[in-house]
Amino acid sequence: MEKTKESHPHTLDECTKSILPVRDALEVLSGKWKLPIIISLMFGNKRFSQIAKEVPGITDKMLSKELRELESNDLVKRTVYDSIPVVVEYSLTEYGHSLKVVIATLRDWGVAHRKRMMVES
Amino acid sequence: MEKTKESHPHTLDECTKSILPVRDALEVLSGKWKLPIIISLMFGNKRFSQIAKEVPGITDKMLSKELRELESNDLVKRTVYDSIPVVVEYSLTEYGHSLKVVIATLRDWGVAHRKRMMVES
DNA sequence: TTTTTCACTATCCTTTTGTATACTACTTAC
DNA sequence: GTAAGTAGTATACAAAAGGATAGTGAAAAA
Repeated sequence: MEKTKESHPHTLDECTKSILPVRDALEVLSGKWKLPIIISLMFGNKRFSQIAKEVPGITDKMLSKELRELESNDLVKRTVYDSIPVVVEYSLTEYGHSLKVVIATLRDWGVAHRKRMMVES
Repeated sequence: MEKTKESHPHTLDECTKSILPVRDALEVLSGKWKLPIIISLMFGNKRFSQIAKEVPGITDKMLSKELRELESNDLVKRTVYDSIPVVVEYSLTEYGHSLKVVIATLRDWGVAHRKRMMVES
């Protein structure tokens, strides 16, 4: 049995180094469109134009760019069916689904934050 | 098995609405400098120039701007001591410390992500 | 024959974010 | 009298992110 769970940092120096993975995590969710795309795919596989409809306001250019980024991070899988016309299906990978925990944590903190900020204004 | 304690969303529509708090959480950590500033303050109260030294590369303008934002979100407290010369102390609020959980979650996912991305390249 | 659907790409433009550099006002030390 | 430290501000600029609009090519529907 390995007991090599990452020791959480407790000096400033260790902590500064451990910023990089935090940044990585923030980056895969960064930007205006990744979150809605991911969430849309959490409810099932979708084609390009279906996602475009479910994410109101997004342009083709942005959707295409974000999907490529998500794919390069292994979060989304792109499957081409050589039907006529060509149909491309996007799906969340299992790994992509692992973001649920992260998103839930952010959501919980965010909900509390909203409440707090409303009360005192 | 799925026993929602605080009604986690399970339809696309509910989920889309619950994006806003997630965004709020992402926003308080967004940008190049907030994370290092927060982490530096997790190790104790600091003066302006001390933070500037501990966060290498940051300019006065950015530090000033980010501290103002963090203050407006109740994460950081600014205390002015009317000594000569004037000394200003920045500290994480208790609420600011509540970000630890969020950062730890992001860090854990990020560490796994780094490993995964290294192996397959 | 023109339009529509599919999944994009290309070009240009605006907005946001961050950088560089200089400057303020005050006081102590050299 | 000049430099250094206190905590910033002001101005100009560069880079990154995102938006608007048009175009690609094949096929099917009007």
